[in-house]
Amino acid sequence: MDTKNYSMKNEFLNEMENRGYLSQCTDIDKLKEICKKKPISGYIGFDCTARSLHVGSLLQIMILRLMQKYGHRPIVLLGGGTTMIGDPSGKDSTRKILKQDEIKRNIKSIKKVFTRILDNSKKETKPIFVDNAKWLTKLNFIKFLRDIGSHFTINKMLAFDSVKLRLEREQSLSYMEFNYMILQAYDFYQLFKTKNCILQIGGSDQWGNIVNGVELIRRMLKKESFGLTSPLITLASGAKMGKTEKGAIWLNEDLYSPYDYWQFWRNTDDRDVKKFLNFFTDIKSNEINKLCEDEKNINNLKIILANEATKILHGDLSAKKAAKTAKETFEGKGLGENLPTIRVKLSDVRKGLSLLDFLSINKIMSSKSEAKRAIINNGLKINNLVVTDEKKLIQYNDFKEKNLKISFGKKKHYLVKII
RNA sequence: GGAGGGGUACCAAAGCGGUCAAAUGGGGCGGGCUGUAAACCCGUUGACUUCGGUCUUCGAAAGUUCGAAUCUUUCCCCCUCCA
Repeated sequence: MDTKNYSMKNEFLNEMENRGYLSQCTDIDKLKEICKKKPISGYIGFDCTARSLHVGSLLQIMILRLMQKYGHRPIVLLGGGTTMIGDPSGKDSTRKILKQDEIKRNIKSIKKVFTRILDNSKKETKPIFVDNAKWLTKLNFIKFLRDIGSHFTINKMLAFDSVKLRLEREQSLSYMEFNYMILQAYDFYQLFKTKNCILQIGGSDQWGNIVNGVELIRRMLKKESFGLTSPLITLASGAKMGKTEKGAIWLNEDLYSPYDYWQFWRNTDDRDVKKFLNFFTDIKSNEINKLCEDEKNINNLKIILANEATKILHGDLSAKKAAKTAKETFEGKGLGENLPTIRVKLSDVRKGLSLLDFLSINKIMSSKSEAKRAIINNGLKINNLVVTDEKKLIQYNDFKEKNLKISFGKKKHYLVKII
C-alpha cells in the first residue's frame, strides 16, 4: 500500500471522484468538510449468501481500502442477520433461504478476503467487523414496529426501485423481503449509535436502502449521517461484473485460484481496461492516464492490470507466479508449473487411461458426452496436438518427463503429472 | 374467498396425442479470423453407450391410451381482476 501522507484525510473523497468510485452522495461537500477535520468511520454491508464474495463486490472493498489509505476507519458489516431475509434489490426473485449455520460458515469464510485486502497493521484504521445478527435477531417485533416502523411510510417504500421493479415485472415480493430496507436502515442507525459510524457506502443499487438509514438517523437521533454510492460497473459487453455464465469470479482462493484470477483480469475487454486500472489497482490516476497514452499494445496494459489486481488480493508472489505460468503457457506453449495439476499413478498410465473417463473424473469436463463433443469440435489438445480420436487412451509415451499438458479450448490448460 | 390466465431445457418462448431429447431467439461452449480483446462466420448445447441403441426430462402425483410435454383427476406454485 502507498506510504504517502496519511494526514490528508480529505483526499479520500477526491480520490474516490478521480478514480470513478463515486456515483451519488447525500451531501458530498459537507462530508468533505468533515473528512478534512477528522478521521471518520464508514461501513459497507455485505451479503453472506455464499462462501465467498465475488469481484462484483470488489469495488466496495477497494473503497474501504481507500478509506484506510487516508486515515479513516472501515467497518465491515457481514450481514448475518439480513442474509436471513435476502435483499430484494436488483433481484427478480426471492433467494433461497439459508440455514443459520450456513450463514455463519459463510461469514467466517468471507472474512478471510478482508484480512488480505485491507490493512490490519495500524490501530487507527484497523477494520472493525460487525455482524448484524447480533442486534437484528434480538428485536422485538411489536417494539420494532412502534419505534422504527412508524418512521417509514408504505407510500414511500413502494416507490423504491427494489420494490417497484419487482412489482412491475410481476414478480412476487414477500413481506419478509419487503422489510429488508428497514432492517438495513436500522443497521446504520445501530452503527451510528454504537460505533460513531457516520457514513454508509454501497453500490448504486443500494441507494434507496442507504438513504433510508440516513433518514432514520435524522428522525430518531436528530443527527446527520451520510450515504454514498459507487457506480454499478457495467462491462463493455453489457454483462454484470462478477458473474459469468460459468460461475462467479470468487475472491476466496480456495474457490478461485490466483492463476484463474489473474487470467480473469488478463481477459478484460479492451474497452474496460482503463476503467479497471482505476478501479482495481493502486496505480495513481494520473499514472494510469500516462500509461494508457504511452502503451500502444493494450495487451501489456492488461498484463499490468492482472498483475496489480492479483497482487492486491493474493499477494505479490502469487501474482508473479500466475504471470509466469501464463507466459510459459501462452507464449512458450510450454508447461506452466502453476497450472491446475492432476496427479496420476504410473501403474494406471501403463495400463492406459481412457481420455473421456479422465476428463470427466477430473472435472475438466462435466460429462463424458461433453468431453466427446469437445473432441469432435477439435477443442481438445494433448501437448498442443489436437486430439481426434475420442477413444484415445492416455499412455506413457504421451508424457514428456512425466508431464503432460491437456488443453481445452485456447485458455484452459491442465498439467498431468505421474507420481 | 370468487373469476380468469399460466408453470416447457441456463433464460425467453413455440409445441397442445405418435415424425419431440422437444422449433426459434438469447446465453454458454468449441472452431475459424485475431491479440488469451471486440465484431463477424461456422459448429455444438440431457446422460450413458459395445455407436445398434438405452435411460431420464416439459410444476408434482395418479390415471386414460398401443403411445402423453400434449387428454383426465387431485395437489402445489405464480400472475391479473374482483372481494
